[in-house]
Parts: sequence; C-alpha cells; structure tokens
Amino acid sequence: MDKRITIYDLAKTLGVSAGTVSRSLNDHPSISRKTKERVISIANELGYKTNKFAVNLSKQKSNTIGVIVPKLNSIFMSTVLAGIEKMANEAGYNLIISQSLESMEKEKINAKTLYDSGVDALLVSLAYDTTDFDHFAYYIRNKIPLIFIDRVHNLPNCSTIIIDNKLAGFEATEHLINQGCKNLLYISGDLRRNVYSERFKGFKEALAKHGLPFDNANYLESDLSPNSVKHAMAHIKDTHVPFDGLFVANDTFAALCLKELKKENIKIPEDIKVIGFNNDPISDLVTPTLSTIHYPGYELGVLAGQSVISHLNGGINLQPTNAITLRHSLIIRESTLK
Amino acid sequence: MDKRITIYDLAKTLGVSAGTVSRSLNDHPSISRKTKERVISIANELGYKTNKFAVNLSKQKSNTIGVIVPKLNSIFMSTVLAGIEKMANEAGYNLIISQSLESMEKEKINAKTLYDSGVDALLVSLAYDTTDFDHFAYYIRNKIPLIFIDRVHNLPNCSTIIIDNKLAGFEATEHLINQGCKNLLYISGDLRRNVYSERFKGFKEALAKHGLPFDNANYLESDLSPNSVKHAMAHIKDTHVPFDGLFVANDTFAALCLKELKKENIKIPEDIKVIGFNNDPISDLVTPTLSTIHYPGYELGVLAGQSVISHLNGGINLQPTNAITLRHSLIIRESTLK
DNA sequence: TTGTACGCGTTATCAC
DNA sequence: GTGATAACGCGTACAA
Repeated sequence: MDKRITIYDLAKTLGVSAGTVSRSLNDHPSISRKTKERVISIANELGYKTNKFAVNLSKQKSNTIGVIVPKLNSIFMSTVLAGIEKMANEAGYNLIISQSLESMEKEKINAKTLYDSGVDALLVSLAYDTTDFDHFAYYIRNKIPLIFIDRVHNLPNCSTIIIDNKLAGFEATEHLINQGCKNLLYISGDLRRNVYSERFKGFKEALAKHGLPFDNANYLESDLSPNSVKHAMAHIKDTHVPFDGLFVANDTFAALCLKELKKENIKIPEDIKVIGFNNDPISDLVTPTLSTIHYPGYELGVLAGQSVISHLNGGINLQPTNAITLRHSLIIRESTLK
Repeated sequence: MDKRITIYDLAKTLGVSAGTVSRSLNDHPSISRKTKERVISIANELGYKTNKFAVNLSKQKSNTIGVIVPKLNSIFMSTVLAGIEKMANEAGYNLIISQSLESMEKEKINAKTLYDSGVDALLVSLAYDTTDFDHFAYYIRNKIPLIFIDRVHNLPNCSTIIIDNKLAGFEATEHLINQGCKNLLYISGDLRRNVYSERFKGFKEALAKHGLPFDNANYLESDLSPNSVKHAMAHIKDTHVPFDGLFVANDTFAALCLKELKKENIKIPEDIKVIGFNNDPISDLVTPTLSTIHYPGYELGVLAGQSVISHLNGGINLQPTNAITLRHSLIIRESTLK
C-alpha cells in the first residue's frame, strides 16, 4: 500500500503550516491565490487524496444518505432507487441502501445501523408490518432529515412523497364500473400501509358513487406474493355472485392472476375485467395487456433525492415541503375493454 | 440535538480512564469482568453511542462495501443486489450502491468516489461500454478486494463470479436445434461484455456441432433497449431465408420481441421458436411462456457477498476463489415447443 | 488489570 | 494572509 500523503506532508515540503494547506485545498477566501496554486500543484504532484474519515470526524457529517426499502428486487422499488441514486450522486452524496425484507424487526435494526453509521439523512419506504415508529425517534430528535416515500407514515417534521392513492383507486374502480362491471373485487395488500388502505377507500367511494353495494366479499387482503395467487383464485371461484371486475393492488400480482384466470378458461376482459397498479413494464407485455395506474416511480425517486438534498444544503423548506404528491394517470389497455 | 456521550464522559462518571472504557466496550480480554459490566451498564444508562467517524479514522476502515452496477432498475440486477445486501447486512457491513448507467465515464467517477469515501471492498458489474480498467488500479494497488460479478473482466488478483455463459448459450441454441430449428438468429448485447460474447461462442459452437451454417445474418447486436425492438424486427423480416429460431440475450428483450412478432401475425412457436436468458419473472407470464436459461441472480449476489466478506475477515482464500462459476439450467416452456 | 499518551487527518479558533 | 493549537472520539502501544 502506498504511503498515504497528508496535508502535513504537503505542509512540510512547501514550508507552510497544515492549516494553510487545508484552507488552500478548500479554496478558503483568506488565502492568497499564489499560495493556493502552489499547494494545489504540489498536492497533485504528490498524489494527495483527502481522507474522508478525518473530514467526517471533524465535521460530524458522512456525506451519505441512508435508504431503507422493503425489498430491493422489485421493479418498482428499484426504479425509485434509480431516481434517488441519480440525484444523490449528482449532489456528491453516497447512498447506503438496505432492505427490511418487509419485516419491522429488520427495519428497526437497519434504522439503528444507519443511524449509528452516521447518515446525514434517511429515506424510508415502510415494511409491510410496521406498526410502531420508535426506531425513527433518534432521527427526529437529532434533526436528521427523515423522508418517507410511497409507503409512508405521518410523523412530525417528516416529509412524505406519494401519489394520491385514494384518487387513483377511485379512478381505477370507476373505470371498471364505466366499462360495465357490477360486482368488483379489490385484491389488496396489508391495510396498515397507506398505499393499500387509501386505494381501498377510493375503491369504496367509487362503488358508493355508482350505487353499487359493498360487502366483505368485495375485498380480499393478500400478501401479494406468488404463493397467494391460488388463495385469490379460491376466493374468486367461491363467490355466489360471480365477479366481473378485479382491481389488484399491483401489476405483478395482477399478471399472476391473469395467468391463472386464463388457465381456468375465464375470458379477459369478456368475463372479468382486470386493472392493476404501478404500470410496471410487465403490464404491457402480458396477454391481454393490463390496464393499470401509472405510478411515476423514477420521478418519485428523483423528487425524494432532490428533497433530501435541499434539506441538507440549507435546511430550508423543511416545513413547506411537508408532503409532495405526484401526478398519477389511468392507463387503459386490453384487460378492461368492453 | 442531544449532547453526544463519549467514552470520556463515561470515564469521568466512573472514575476510570478512557482507555479502560474503550477496552471494556470492545470486550478486550485484559479487562476484569466486573469493570466491563460497570462500564457497559453505565453506557446503556447514559445512552452512549460509539462514534463511527472516530472509529473509521482510527482504523482507516469504513465497514462499508461499495457496489457499482450498470442499472438499478433491472429485475436481474436488483435481485443480485438483494442477495449481496442480505449477506453484507448479516456480517455488519453497509452497502454503498451506485449505478454507472451503462457508461464507462460514470463508472470511472463512481469508482473514484467510492475509493475516496473509503470502502473496504468493491463489487462491480461492468457498464456496457467499458474498455479500459485504469479506474480499478487504485483498488488493486492498495489491496482493496475487488470482485467482478456477472459482467466481468479478468484483472490480476480479482475474483469473478459468473455462470458458464458459453455453455448456457450452447445449451439454449442446441435446444432450439433439437426442436427442429435450422436458421437461427442470436440477438446479442455488446460483445465487449463477456456475458454476450460467451453466449455468442456457445451459439456458434452449437451451430457447428449440428452442421448448420453461420453467417453474419445469424447475428444481430443490439443495446437490448425497448427502442431497439423495431430494429430487430426489421432484421428478422429482411432475411431471404426466414428465421425459425431466436436466441435472445435477455428475457426482457425477448418478451418485447414476442409481442412484436405476434403483432406481425407470426406464430410462436410454430413459425419461430424463441428462447431468452435469465429466467426473469416475466418469462413465465408472457404468452406463450418463454423458454429461457435460469440465471441464479440471488445466489450470485449471496455468493458475491460471502466472498467479499471472507476476503475482508481474514484475507484468506483470495487466490483459491479466483473465479466462482454458478450452475445454470435450461428451462423449457411454450415458446420452443415442437 | 488499568492508566497515560499519542496517533488517525482534518477543520476551526485564535492569535499575529 | 498565515501559523499555532485545540478539538473531533476512539484505539492502542507502552508503562505501571
């Protein structure tokens, strides 16, 4: 390993003090242009590299942003991350990414680890089963920016970045109704998560608006994993009044359902119309193509990145940007044709 | 912000020296059990948190592993990352993830940034157009473990973790031939990347073995982005001898081709049989379901994680594990039925 | 078994 | 403009 060059080495070879070197390197106004040039030139010559560890210790800042997501291996989440990374990278921040694997326990551990490792800010999309939020208390108490994205929770002084899930759910449902559906099923994720509960509210509102009845059979909670498809199928076949419309909380699960329904010789959209959520690439590749709600994941990530960086570089607009809502849109494809 | 508790605070309240506190906290053998217990108890009481910045500076280690991937928003890559994260997290390492966006320039910048921020090791999957490797020289020179995954390059003292792409390409091709195909097209990514060039070798070997001719028309290079599908279609339609078999370098692009082919009223598998690569979830959801090569992304990530950690915790088996090859498998679905 | 004292590399606060 | 000198908080030889 090459011996590492420090500002002291530079100072010695230049015959100045370490302080002068440090200030020169940081372009401090109180240093003459001439000295700066000498320092920088010799620094390059000797291959000086600033030691981040020392800077971090001195400033008590790490220049890193922590991120906790439920799962890395989801196309939606990784798209969000791509947006965050782009912004963070451009602003000179590193991203420390960890996954809760949909478990509150792991989320707690991750939150603590990231806190301990000194992240300057934290972005979180909540796990499936998170019910208490004490693990974020450190952050709030120590004024470390904490921003929730997609799967959010309202905590004092924390921003949230989302879409209007209730409205989106309403629009998806109303679209099914407009296409002639009368007995709808909403296949949901865990209602403790805003994204699913809000969509559910929209679902019920649309039914109410159009005078359609709602009872428990019209709602099915699922973990939306591939293994749960058969459970959903059982529910669909068990009903006395056949469903003619399905609103599924994400495209991946909707695509799985599509496949099973076809296997059962149920025609889509003739027998049952189906709409998903997210506008994952898959929604346009299955047969029939899947109607869905476009959820701008990349833009969400970009905004989250921008937001956290603006908090960091100035501490401004912490209050005004308390909640950012992105625009979604209904995408109509074959699976809900009349 | 709460005033931060340091080992000096603990030392003062306990009436011992800071050194003793430090050693107690680190379970140093030379400290009496009694003292340790006292220290730990008061540490918890006062809410002591070790300052990672100081530890890092002192040890010149960051406890982080850097990762550079071409793109975050790919289901394959994010699956690999999920595996890496799992292992790193269990071993107490943080992951700093950045994306090259398929650009060597960005890859260089990322490599430097991660080096400067003091990662203890680096995992890399190469960008599309990376042709020189000087940006990894720091790592090698300073003996920072450097491991290539999936899209690899042979550098001295660097491990690689891959599958046998040549054999996989051979098997995919031979499968098409066994199903009766006589005029095959390999739709490839950039041949500078091992994964695509190796598969190409396998493709040609299979043709040779079965006495099928190969000329340039049997090969098409593409960037495998959605926009390039029409280009691929043009190539397919432009041929004088119609293709009856397609080997596509990844499932996503294969699925896009499938869709376009169907749009052109070309029957799959009757007119053209298609096989993809990776076994992305999508391959089992399109119609017809897509034959493919199973590429164990998650296991790849897990192995990469384990490998890097074993390098870090011991520096052992750096030589023996110079190249790890994972097992792949052929998955036969509807798109290549006879 | 414990204390002392210095190193880690940089930034910041005084002086001059 | 520049130079000392003290943080920053922890680990660790060396001493005791």
